[in-house]
Amino acid sequence: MDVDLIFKALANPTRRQILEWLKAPEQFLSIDECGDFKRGVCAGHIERLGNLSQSTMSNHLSVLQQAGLIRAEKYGQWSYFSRNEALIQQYVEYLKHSL
Amino acid sequence: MDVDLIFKALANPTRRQILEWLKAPEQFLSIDECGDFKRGVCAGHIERLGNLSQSTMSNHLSVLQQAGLIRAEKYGQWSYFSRNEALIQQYVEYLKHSL
DNA sequence: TATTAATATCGAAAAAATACGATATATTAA
DNA sequence: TTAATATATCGTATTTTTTCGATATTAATA
Repeated sequence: MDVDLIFKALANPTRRQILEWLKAPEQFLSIDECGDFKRGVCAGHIERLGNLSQSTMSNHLSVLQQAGLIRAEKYGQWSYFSRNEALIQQYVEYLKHSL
Repeated sequence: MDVDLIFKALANPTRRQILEWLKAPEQFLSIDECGDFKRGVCAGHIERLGNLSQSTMSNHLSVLQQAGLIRAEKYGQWSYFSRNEALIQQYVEYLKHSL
């Protein structure tokens, strides 16, 4: 757990919003060509939810992934992203004791 | 509680270190001209603990204060800083439910 | 009153983060 | 094979953050 990477990843409101979207995709997205959300949410969906360019959103996803907060799985041409709940919990526990 | 300010304040390792120092000043500092740490720790002590300039450390203290994570009290020519445990706890609770 | 000391603020340089459009890559479809 | 789609990466411009030295401010001291 790279705490510094996590703090930095969370310092950006768009990235916190992405984590929020991934928490309950069905509240923000309809089940369509990406199928249900069992594998996670595909990049394009998240990219279209933000009001930023595709490349910028892709980069935010990358930062979250490098911090370990989300995981990516490739199926065909899609990248499915999902929250890494274990690490998120670990981080909250860490904060509870260290902050 | 301005969550965005808090996340940004915590994104810097020096500022997290300052919070750590304020948690148990007696581990890092000796009781001297600033008296015991009942009122908090005076700015100069914190400023000298970091390997940065006085003005930079003063700015870090200011950012932490604006986020509400620490409080400052002036006595004479000294500024005493202490953790705002209430807000820190509130923030951890917030994270526990929102992250 | 003049000097020293503690802290804050200013202005600017350097570094890092954010954002974009263009392009590359990889997969699927025609 | 060619075209279309999804995503990642590149180069770069802009903005924000970090940092510094110099200076201002305020309080205590000689």
